[in-house]
Amino acid sequence: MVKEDTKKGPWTEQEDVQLVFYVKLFGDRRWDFIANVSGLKRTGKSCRLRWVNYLNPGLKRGKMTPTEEKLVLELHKKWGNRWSRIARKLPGRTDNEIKNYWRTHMRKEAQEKRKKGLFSSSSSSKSSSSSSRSKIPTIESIQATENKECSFYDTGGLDFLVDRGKKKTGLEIVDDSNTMDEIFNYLDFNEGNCNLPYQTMASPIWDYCPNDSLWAMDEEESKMFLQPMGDLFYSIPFCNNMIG
DNA sequence: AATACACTCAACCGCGTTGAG
DNA sequence: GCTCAACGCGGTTGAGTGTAT
Repeated sequence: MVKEDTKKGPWTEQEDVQLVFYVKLFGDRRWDFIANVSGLKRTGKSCRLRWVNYLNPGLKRGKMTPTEEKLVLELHKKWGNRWSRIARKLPGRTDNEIKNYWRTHMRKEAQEKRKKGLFSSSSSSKSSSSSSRSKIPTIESIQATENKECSFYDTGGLDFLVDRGKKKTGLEIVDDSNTMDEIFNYLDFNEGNCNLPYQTMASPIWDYCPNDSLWAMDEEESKMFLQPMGDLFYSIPFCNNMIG
């Protein structure tokens, strides 16, 4: 089912607030459903991505620590481009973040190697043993030299038995210079239960929601409930404050 | 100060997998 | 077992920002 007038592009603060609200309400699994009932003109896919990569309170922000960098390198050697899997070993980091980091890392490395290649007269006889005709090493060739079996875009790794479907666990909040949006200041995510995986977040907005009963609702019921909920959202003083 | 270039990161797309009917 | 919708993952793009010239 294709939603007409689906919105794309950067998310607004208001959309973020709205999404957080509905994720708290229905959990972080039924994305198409959330996309529908929230009134956001976004696809479920888009909602999920926004949550996973940005809004999830379990996310760490800021630069990778040296330890994390080392871990990424080690795990990539082991598993290849299985970013989500690598991300599971780095609490608070997303696959997207790691992927981006890796690209940057590889680019830097490629540049450095290129420099070395250009300035060393022997021009890396080892790597030239491959079939690469170009004198300038490509990212792929560099990676291949380092890790003989996998190119840069090779998924590598032998273990494809990824524990799909399992909930991510072990997310722990490390309070390192988080630059979470104002939203999270409002939502006060650090109150107690941030050590939970995919936290059920304690936030003021939550106070307006009935608790467990909602989780048991089926789709029809929730629609009925949410019909007024859309308006309710904006009638809640707290939400209005957040929206500004 | 202005411009070009490099870098970062949020977001989109396509495709494979999963699970419900 | 088949179909189809939803989900999740990896690859790619492009806007915004920082840095060098």
